[in-house]
Parts: sequence; structure tokens; C-alpha cells
Amino acid sequence: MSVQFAPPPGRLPPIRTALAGRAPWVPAIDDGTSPQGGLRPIGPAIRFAQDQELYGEGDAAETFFKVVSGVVRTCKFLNDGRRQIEAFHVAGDLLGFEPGPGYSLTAEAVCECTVLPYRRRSVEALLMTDEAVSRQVFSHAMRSLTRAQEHSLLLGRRSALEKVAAFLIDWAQYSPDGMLATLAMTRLDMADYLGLTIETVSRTLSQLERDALIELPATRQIRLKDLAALQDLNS
Amino acid sequence: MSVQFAPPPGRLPPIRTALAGRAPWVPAIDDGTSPQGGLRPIGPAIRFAQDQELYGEGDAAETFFKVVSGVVRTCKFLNDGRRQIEAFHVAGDLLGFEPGPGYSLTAEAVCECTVLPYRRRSVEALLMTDEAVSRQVFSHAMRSLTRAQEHSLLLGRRSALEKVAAFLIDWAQYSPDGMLATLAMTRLDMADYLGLTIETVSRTLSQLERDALIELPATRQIRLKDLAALQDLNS
DNA sequence: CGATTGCTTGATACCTCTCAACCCAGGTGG
DNA sequence: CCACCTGGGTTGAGAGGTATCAAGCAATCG
Repeated sequence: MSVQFAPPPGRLPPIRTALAGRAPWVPAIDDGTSPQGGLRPIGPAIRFAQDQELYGEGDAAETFFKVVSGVVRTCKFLNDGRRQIEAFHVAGDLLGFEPGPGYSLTAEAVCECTVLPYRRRSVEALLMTDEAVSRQVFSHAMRSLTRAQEHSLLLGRRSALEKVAAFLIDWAQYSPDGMLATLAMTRLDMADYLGLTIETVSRTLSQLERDALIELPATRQIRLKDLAALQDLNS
Repeated sequence: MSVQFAPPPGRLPPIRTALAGRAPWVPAIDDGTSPQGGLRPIGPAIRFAQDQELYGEGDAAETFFKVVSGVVRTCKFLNDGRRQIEAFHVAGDLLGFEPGPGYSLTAEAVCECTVLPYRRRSVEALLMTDEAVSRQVFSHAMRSLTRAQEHSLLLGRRSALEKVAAFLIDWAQYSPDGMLATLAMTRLDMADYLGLTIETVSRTLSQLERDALIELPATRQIRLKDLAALQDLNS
């Protein structure tokens, strides 16, 4: 099992063995309407504790995963420890499917989560024979690409205010009314996803609250009071 | 032919009808070792003038392209005209293959260039039957994704100096000795790719020249004098 | 030639980062 | 029970990097 590879190059606190009962994130519904076709997991669901590593950049990419519950982040590091989170993955998302022999990203559990493991080679065999598998994996890759491009626009051309607003709208989508963002991640995760620092994220949230665009009933619960104004910030 | 859709939302100068003889970019060799399998272009190569649009974001994505010569940029725009270039495409690259019904990016010619058009629907049919096509298209998608993730790291976590250094190293790869970056694009294109302004790009290049890391024999020709130092900037 | 385009450089403003202090909640142990 | 510690978050002061605004230069084009 690809747990406990090389430790991440700094920044992250040591993995807690006694896991604090953090607000478990209520995941998107994995409706099961798009099963893996002829593809079967190679084992039962694996549980990861908060901040535990699923795999590290450069490790042999023989396994990929489907998130069952919780949230997983995929990220890259620079030598000096700077981190860029590429994406957060929720229930139903695939991660770890790679073009080359090694993982191009590191994957870590944002909160306690469970994932199903798949063997990459069996997929590659099925790609040509099983239409359902082919379609799903391909569509996954294309949607990841589209999301990555949106993310580049955000990172390269949006201000801190716009970045945070976009982030909140994204996560509020998972709530019934689309107006409550329930966050599984810390401010540091938010910052490293948005290309900011935690202080700027915190200040920006405070400013949005002062301007009555949002409410902060709890640090991980953010209510969108003025969705229109927030959307305006998204151009 | 999908030329002359909606004009880009500002920023770009009007398309020149009488094309100035700009330094044509010497493309990567399209070695032909990975032909399109059973896939055939739907027509002869199409020529685009500098700054001409191949397709616009949102247009029906019925055609995709393979670059034969020249350089194409794919980019996204915000309402106010801010632009983020997602990628530059050189000979051999595919672009315009999309997961949804519409293009998610705008594509424009960086310099005079030629591309081969393919019909998307015929690929989708071949995806399940033709292994060569399937492999190539899928590999294209995965490599695009990997590149987009590298780009996110650059946009989110690198300084202007690091961004420019990375850019120069990238483009110098196409020269015989990997030490001469011959650019097909303007400083504005560089800036919009790197998430900077033209002034910052220009100042950064000047600084690199002052520090003797590069030489600027011409504005579009940049010689890397100290590759090691430049690579150090890439973490 | 004058006009335009692409590029460079300077002065200044401003946004975000850095460094620091502080708060709060939760857990731990005396 | 309370003191203490830790981790996550907020806020402030100041610095710094990049953007903005403006001027000027060189090459090209009409």
C-alpha cells in the first residue's frame, strides 16, 4: 500500500496519530450512476488520517484512487517548501492516474477520508476494450484539464478578493442552497490553493464579512449573504 | 472554416491584413513518427495570420487542430480584458479537443502559422476502435494536464524572476544547444502567460542581462549565458 | 518623413507578503 | 480544576515586489 513514502518537504505538521475529531466534510454524493464499467478496485477502501500522504511526487504510479469520502488535496512543492495545491478531490473524483511512470503530484488527506484503489495497468488494458472504462477515464482527464485551466486564470489574473470569492462560490455549490460553504481544509490549504498567504486569506474573509457579503458562523462555515456581489467579483 | 468568430474582448490590436514579415518561429520538428493512426484531416492545412483567431471560447467545438508550423496560443479572458495564456502550441501539438460541446479556450495565432483540421466526431468514433488514435489522443490529454499543473505552480508560487527564468529555459529547449531562446511572441504574450505585466517582464529581462545570466542580441533572441544560475531559479 | 508598434525605463502607488503579537478552543497533565 | 501547551486563526505594522502611469527610444510602415 502506498502509504508513508518520503515525508513532504516541510511545511506540514507531523501526522497526528491520535486524530482529533475534526468536522468531517460532508462529501458530494457519489451517486454510483457511472460505475467503473469492467474495472474493479484491487482491494477494499483504504482509510487515511488527516494530513496522511496517499502518494508522493515521483513515486511509482502503479495505483490510482477514487475518493469514497472525505477530501484529498494534490499538490506540488518547490525546494524551499513553497506549496501549490492543484486541486481538492471529493467523493467520486479520480486521482493518481498518470501519463508517465511516476506520480506528478503529491496527494494528501485534507481530513480523514477513504479511497478505493485501482491498478493502473488493468485500466490501460481496458482502455481499448471496455467502452465504459475508456469513456470515464478519458472524460475524467478532460475535465481535470478544464479545471486546471480555470485554476490558471485564477492564479495568474485574479486579485486576492476575487480568488477568495471564487473559492467560496465553488465550495458553496455542495450545500443544498448553494449559499453555505462548509470547508474541510485549513486556511493554509486555502492559501496554497489560491496562491496567497494565510494572512491574506484571513484578512480577505474579514473584509468580505465587514462588507456584509458573507457571514462566518464558524471558521469552517461560511455563509454567502450576497451571492450576486460575490459573483460580480468573478467577472 | 472557423475563422473570424467574435472578436476577442479587447487588448489585441486589429489583425493586420498586410502581414509584416515577422521573424517566423522555427518550430519543433514534427517527426511524423507518431502519425494520427486511422485519423485523417478533414482538409488541407489552413494558414492563419498573426493574431488571427482559430476559434473562440464557447464556439461549437466540432473541429480540432494539429499545428504544422508556427505557434498558437490558447487563452482565457476576464470581463475587463485581463487575459491569461494557458499554453503555447508548436508544431505537432494538438489543440481544441474538448470535453464539452464548446471550446473552453480561445485560440489565436502567435505568428503566421498553419494547422491541420480534424473532425472531433470521427475521433470519438475511433477512440474505441483504433488503438493508435486512442493512445495518441489520450496521451495528449494527460500531457496537457501535467503541463497545466506545472503552469499552476509557476503562476501561484514563483516570483517574477523565477517565472521569466523558467520561460527562457523552456523555449531554449528548442534550440540545438538549449542555450538560445528564439521567441515567436511579444512581451505582452510572455506577460500574459506568466501572470505578469509587460513592464515587469521587460525589467526582469534587463536585470538578468545586467547580472550576466542572459544576453539579448535581439528582442526576440535571448542567449542563456549562465544556464546553471537560471536553473537554480527554478528551485 | 510622420505614425505606429513593440519595447524599455523611471517614478510612484498599492497590493500582498513578512514578521510579530495575540486570541481562542481543545487537549494534557499536575 | 486549573495551568499550560499546541494548533489554527486573526489582526497590526512595516517592507517589498509588482502594477500603474508616463515618457522616451528604435524599427517598421505608409
